[in-house]
Amino acid sequence: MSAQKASAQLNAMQSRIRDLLARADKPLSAYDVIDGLRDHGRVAPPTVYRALQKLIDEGLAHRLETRNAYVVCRDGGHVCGHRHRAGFMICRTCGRTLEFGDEEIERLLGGAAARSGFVAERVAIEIQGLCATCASLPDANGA
Amino acid sequence: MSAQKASAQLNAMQSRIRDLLARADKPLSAYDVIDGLRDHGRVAPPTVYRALQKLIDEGLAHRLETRNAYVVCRDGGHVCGHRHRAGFMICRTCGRTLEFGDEEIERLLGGAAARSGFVAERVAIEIQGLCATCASLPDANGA
DNA sequence: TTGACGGATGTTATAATATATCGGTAGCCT
DNA sequence: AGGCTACCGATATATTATAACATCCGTCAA
Repeated sequence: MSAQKASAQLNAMQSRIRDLLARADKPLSAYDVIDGLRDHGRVAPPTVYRALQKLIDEGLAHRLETRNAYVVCRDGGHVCGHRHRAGFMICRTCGRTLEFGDEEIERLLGGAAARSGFVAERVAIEIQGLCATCASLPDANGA
Repeated sequence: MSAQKASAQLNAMQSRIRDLLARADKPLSAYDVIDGLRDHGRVAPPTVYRALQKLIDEGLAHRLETRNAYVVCRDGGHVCGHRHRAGFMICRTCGRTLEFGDEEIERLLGGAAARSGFVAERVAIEIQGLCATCASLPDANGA
């Protein structure tokens, strides 16, 4: 399948971590990943961090800066492998994270940067709040 | 003076840290702050983290999520004390950080969130790249 | 006055996140 | 084969952050 093409470049560790992130419905910290791989024997932090970096470089995963956590890249719910900028909406209650890309936001941010002569290389947009489901539950708000 | 009103609520530790951040021309990590206060005797991490949180709550400082670092809030180059959302442009070479607020970006982000029923509470926008000065130096780019 | 309470601050210890550095292994060129 | 390089993994340690508990200080009722 063509969807598997990008993963052909991944080694066993990288594939396992990508699968683990894909199965999770929430962002995983690097140490969550280490725990999730414990049935393959002990894995040391640098191994995981390097694999995560590889996945990020390949556009297969993203790092959430506000959470120190990692998610598989999903574009409209599908795992995707092309490098792109993205924003995230992260629910503070259930942790589920929605990825979005907004051309217009990108354009405006580029404009804001250009006005001061700043050369943008990496853009992080992360919105914390309540997802639609958690917002409808009474105890997520005040209580 | 009205500009001093907000700082009237700060205790000695909080004021010292705010001044330290204001004097720095780059974001400081919490441990940079601890080092910067060493002439006042040893200060423990929780003391600094609590003071930083207070400054953030008062709108006098911001946390840079992509750097694990803190800056005094500047609005157009002036220290300001009103609570507001802000974006940052962080130079990867010199570390200097420009704060910007863009109403339109805020509005678009709100729209992106609302489309999926997400209730936005906190928005982090951080652009990494090269500031105008560093971009003009040849060795900042490729070499 | 005084002592019970509560909030802010300080201290000790430790948790959570991340990386420097070194050694091994496999491809690859000559 | 020998040696070079690039990747890979392990040990150790650095960096960032917080939990848990102690202390101080102001308030207020008796």
